[in-house]
Amino acid sequence: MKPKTKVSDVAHRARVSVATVSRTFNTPAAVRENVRKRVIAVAQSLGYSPNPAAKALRMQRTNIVGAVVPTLDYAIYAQMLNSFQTALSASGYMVFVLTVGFDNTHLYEPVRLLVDRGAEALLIVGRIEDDRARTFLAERRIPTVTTYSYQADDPIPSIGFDNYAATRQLADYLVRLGHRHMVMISGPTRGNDRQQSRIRAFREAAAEAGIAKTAQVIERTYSLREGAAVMRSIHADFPATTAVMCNSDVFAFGVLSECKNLRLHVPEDLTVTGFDNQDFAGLLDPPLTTIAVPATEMGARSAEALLNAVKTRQRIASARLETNLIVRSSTASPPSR
Amino acid sequence: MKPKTKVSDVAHRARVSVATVSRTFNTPAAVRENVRKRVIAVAQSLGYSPNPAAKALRMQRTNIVGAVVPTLDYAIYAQMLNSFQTALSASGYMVFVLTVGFDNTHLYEPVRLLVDRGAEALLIVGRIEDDRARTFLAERRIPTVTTYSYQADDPIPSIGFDNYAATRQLADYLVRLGHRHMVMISGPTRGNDRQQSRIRAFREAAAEAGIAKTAQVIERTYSLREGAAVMRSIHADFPATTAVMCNSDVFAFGVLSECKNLRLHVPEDLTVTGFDNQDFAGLLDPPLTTIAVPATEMGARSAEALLNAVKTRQRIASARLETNLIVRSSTASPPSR
DNA sequence: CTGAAAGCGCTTACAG
DNA sequence: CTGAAAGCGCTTACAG
Repeated sequence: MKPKTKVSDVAHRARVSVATVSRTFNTPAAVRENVRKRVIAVAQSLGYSPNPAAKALRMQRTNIVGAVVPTLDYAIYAQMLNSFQTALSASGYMVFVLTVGFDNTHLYEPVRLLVDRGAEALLIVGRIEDDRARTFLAERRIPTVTTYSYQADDPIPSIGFDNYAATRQLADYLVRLGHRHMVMISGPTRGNDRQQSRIRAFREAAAEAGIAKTAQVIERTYSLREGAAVMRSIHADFPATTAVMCNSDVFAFGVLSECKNLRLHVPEDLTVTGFDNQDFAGLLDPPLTTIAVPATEMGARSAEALLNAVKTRQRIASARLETNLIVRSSTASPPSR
Repeated sequence: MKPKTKVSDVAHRARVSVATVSRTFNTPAAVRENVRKRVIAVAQSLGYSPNPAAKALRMQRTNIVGAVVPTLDYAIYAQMLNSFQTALSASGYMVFVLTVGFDNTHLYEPVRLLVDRGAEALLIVGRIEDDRARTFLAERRIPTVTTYSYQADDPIPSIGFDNYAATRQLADYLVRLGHRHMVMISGPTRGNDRQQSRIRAFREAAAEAGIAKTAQVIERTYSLREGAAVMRSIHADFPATTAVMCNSDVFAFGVLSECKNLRLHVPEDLTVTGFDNQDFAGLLDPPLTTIAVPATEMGARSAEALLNAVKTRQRIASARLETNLIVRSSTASPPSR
């Protein structure tokens, strides 16, 4: 086994001190050119790279950031993380990923773990619903950004979109089309501000339209299968339903597929909408009306913000990103019943 | 800002030496009970946790493993990584993820980066096609496992499935159904042993059936859009085609959707198959014949193998996992033409 | 059972 | 421009 080479090996072979080797890489201008070249050549031939632990200990900087995501097994988070990670790597940072599920009320442990293991900054999906985590982050001054939901008033900066507004826009649109019996299929709501905002938007839109009593919310875990199963119960329990708002394209996919089994025509018999505008949304049959979400942008902008905060120690500015209501043929005004 | 507490802070407050504090956590049996309790109480109240860099430097262990994946923006890798990461976290390891695309001929840089940044072991998707990376890994004795493709003969252990066999099984099945004009849509092939094996399986099956001349392979990047686009060209350029084998369910999804536009009925006019058995496969219209791949199992078993290798320094045993041909209504014998 | 001390591999203020 | 030395925060062999 070839042991890892260290500064002293390079120094020895280049006939300089370890200080000079270190300077060659960290403050090259401070080293005479011919010496620098010799050191670089030796380092190269020995395959030298500084021990990250020693460097981190000495510099008090790890160049690691942590990402807390609900799961990777859901395209939209994976996509966000993909752009986040790519941006960070490009700047010499490594990323620790930790999946924690959808409930943000117990974020202290994962946040603590990430920081204890060296994360200098944190990306967290969704609002932090755990005061211990907030206190810890504040006391330790860990640059943190929350993504996926924009929170105007939160002391922790957020780079995301307005879940209430996006859902409200869609719900109002359905109301205008004349729907009076609507069902929302939501994802897990506990400790999940995104779902809570969407439900609130749905209920308020219904209330203002005077159809609150016929507005149902059904909560499920994200999966095609659940989407299909829920559609069966809607058909059985709320047959008057003319519009199903799915808080995920995944649900909508399952719903559409179950509609076929139930011989329900979309949109003639039922309007179905999704959320996220995943790439399959436009290829479903019929194409899905949904809300396009800036997943890649959230990842990239969060990375940029964190990078900047780590360098300048300045406060991160929140950013409210745009969503886009994409109307496709899965919506229409409801049949007269 | 509350500075991070260190051993010496705890030692001072507990009126013991730093050695005793350290022992309290690392070899508790070697500390008198009442002292130990006092130390733990103080550490707790101070929110102490050891500095990972100092610990890593001293122990020469980082408890970090690296994962090299093509992209997270593809469900099957995200799923594998999800189970990999979950298993590792449960054992106190952190994971660095690095996305590198599908071409494994330039793995030296990413492998080097991960190891230089402290990864003690590596998970790599696909065969390593870069000799510098192999040499580096061997010289430094970095426990490594390759996943997604099982390689009987490779010196680097692999925990995956036999891409040749899986594809061959499907191709032979289609041949038996009577297909004589088949097209395979493959993902990126450069530096990608999985695709190469699948293409070989397809070509050999065709050759043995005497239909090599009408067997086409079309290479594309993975996306629904590409799947749809390819279907258009197949329809235009190879109208005699009766079966399209997609090396990804994503392609197949696009192909099926384009078939609708082209007024092609599946499977009456055309047989379409996928690969991966993603959760949507059975909900497509018609349900997709595909190959189920053990994504979660690959992640979990690779994690286990790496964990074990890091602890025992023993050689990792390769494992050939099973795939499953799932026949659904998107296949049938071809129409007589 | 406990403490003083060495040392893991770096970087940088200090002196020359 | 260069080197000797201190020190980042741990763990553990050594001595008691």
